[in-house]
Amino acid sequence: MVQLSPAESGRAAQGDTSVTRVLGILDLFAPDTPVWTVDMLVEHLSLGRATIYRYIRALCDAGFLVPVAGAGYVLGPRFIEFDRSIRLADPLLHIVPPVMAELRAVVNGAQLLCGFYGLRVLTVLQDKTDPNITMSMERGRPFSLFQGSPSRVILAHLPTYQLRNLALNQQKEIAAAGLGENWTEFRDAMRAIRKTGYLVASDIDKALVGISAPIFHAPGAVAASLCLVRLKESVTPEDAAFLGGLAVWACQRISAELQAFRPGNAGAGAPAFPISRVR
Amino acid sequence: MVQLSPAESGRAAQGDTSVTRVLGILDLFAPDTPVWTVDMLVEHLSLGRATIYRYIRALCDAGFLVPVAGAGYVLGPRFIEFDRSIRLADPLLHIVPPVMAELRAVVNGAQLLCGFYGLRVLTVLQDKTDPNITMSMERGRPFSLFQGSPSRVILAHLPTYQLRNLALNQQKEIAAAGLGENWTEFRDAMRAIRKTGYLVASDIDKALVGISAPIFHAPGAVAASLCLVRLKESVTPEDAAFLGGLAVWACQRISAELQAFRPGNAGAGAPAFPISRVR
DNA sequence: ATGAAAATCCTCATAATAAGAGATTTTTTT
DNA sequence: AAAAAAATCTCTTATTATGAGGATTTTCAT
Repeated sequence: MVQLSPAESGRAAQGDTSVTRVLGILDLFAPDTPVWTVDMLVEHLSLGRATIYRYIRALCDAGFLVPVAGAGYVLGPRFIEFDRSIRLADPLLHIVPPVMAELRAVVNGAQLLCGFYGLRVLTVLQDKTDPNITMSMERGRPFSLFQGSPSRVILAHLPTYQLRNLALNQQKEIAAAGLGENWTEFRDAMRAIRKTGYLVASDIDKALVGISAPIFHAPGAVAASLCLVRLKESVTPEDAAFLGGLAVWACQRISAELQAFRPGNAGAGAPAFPISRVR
Repeated sequence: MVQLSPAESGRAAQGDTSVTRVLGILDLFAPDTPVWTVDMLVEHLSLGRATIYRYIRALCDAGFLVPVAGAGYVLGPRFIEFDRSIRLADPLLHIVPPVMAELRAVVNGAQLLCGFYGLRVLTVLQDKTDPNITMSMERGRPFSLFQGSPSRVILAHLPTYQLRNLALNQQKEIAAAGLGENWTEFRDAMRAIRKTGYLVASDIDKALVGISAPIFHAPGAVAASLCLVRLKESVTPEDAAFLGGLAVWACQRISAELQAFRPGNAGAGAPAFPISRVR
């Protein structure tokens, strides 16, 4: 029997375990509401005061929250530490910066390295030259898997069975992004992108053009994408094709280095550098 | 009645709730063991397979873990996103970079901005000039509250009652760091630092000297510290004093800006920019 | 330093739910 | 397309999370 509701809503969300609730609390600490008091949480979550204190204590002990003056709590230092852990373990952050430096003058705009994580894509590294390009696309900025050239070029290079799953489960989002109304349309659209090797798009910031190519951890396994960004008005079709070729060339080099890369700490049977799976 | 064991062990650790266990799993994903499989977790934690899958699902749904090829899991993108949230909300990251740029030439070494979070201090921003200084002190690098000039200058400026608590609960660590064998010694040591206004130390990397001054969010409320770093061999006592004065001057400017700062998004009654409490 | 106000934690009975074993479904590889 | 591996589900039992209110600690102003 097929579960319809989770598929329809895009992601299962039946979570009602205490762990889910505790982790959910962290989501409340968004940039526009960075401080929460116990009273606010009690009211917002309709839970007993003691329970909230228990939750908060667990989060504080783990360093995910920090108490601040005036009975409030904010996001804690552990996130900063974990981000550093991830940075230290990520071979792309060793390999890509020199490549970006080489491309900088030719691109004359900006460059993004976008990582692929399950169903999400996010900026992992940024290199900006043109001060006219005001992007808040720095590390940590999330993208939908279906919007923007960095995401879509990754999407296009996912294994077939993952694309099939997406076509089934994310039908609405795919159609909304203009990637096809059904599986065959979607598959053909993705195939076309793969054939070109790079993707030119201008769907996130209309004033900009992004030209992206895929980075592979292993043959057939996308790990990330490199996106070259320019002001739209300064890009002719020939420029776009040229930058596309440039991106592909750079990404081939990056992929080769990535596949040669073996971390010194590699655990016995552990994958050298792991690729995200969808779902 | 006084709880002795938590005080002795430095921090309470009686956690045996499911939330604690789940959060504890994340600690396993350290830089040298970044990939964990379900089997490894089952064995390591002596828990049922179904339970591990339940835990992992909660963490994956929250974006704290990501499945990778080969039945493994790694730290997820949510940490990168949360770090960005914190960066975006942190006024210090707006205020300090230009100040560091001004100081750069004079310091001729490196500069650290260290934030204060509960019982921890960590690097939040780094500015390096001298290539001979090889520090891995970039954002996210944690410090003990008792080691290093950035930490200790913050420590010295904590409110008296917090110092008293520390003297009670962290007695061993304080003695080990040479900050005094008892409350009066500790208090006097801290007072001496406050009187100087800055702190010169060389206790983390013996080849370097750090000269730190405190940054206040409100009069009497430390929020962070600025640390000027130089190779030890190139620092005379006069240099140290000069850099100390420079640090204090810079921190006064930073503190003034910080106290004037009111985030545009400030929620109704929420503190403008929150200061960490100890504990 | 002292005391009042606020914030946090503890105790305990009850009801909710997390754990585990094994079958089942989904995903991935060949 | 089939086989292997991974992840999820089902169900019962025993664990443990919950909430109310009181005890305690922390904070802040005098």
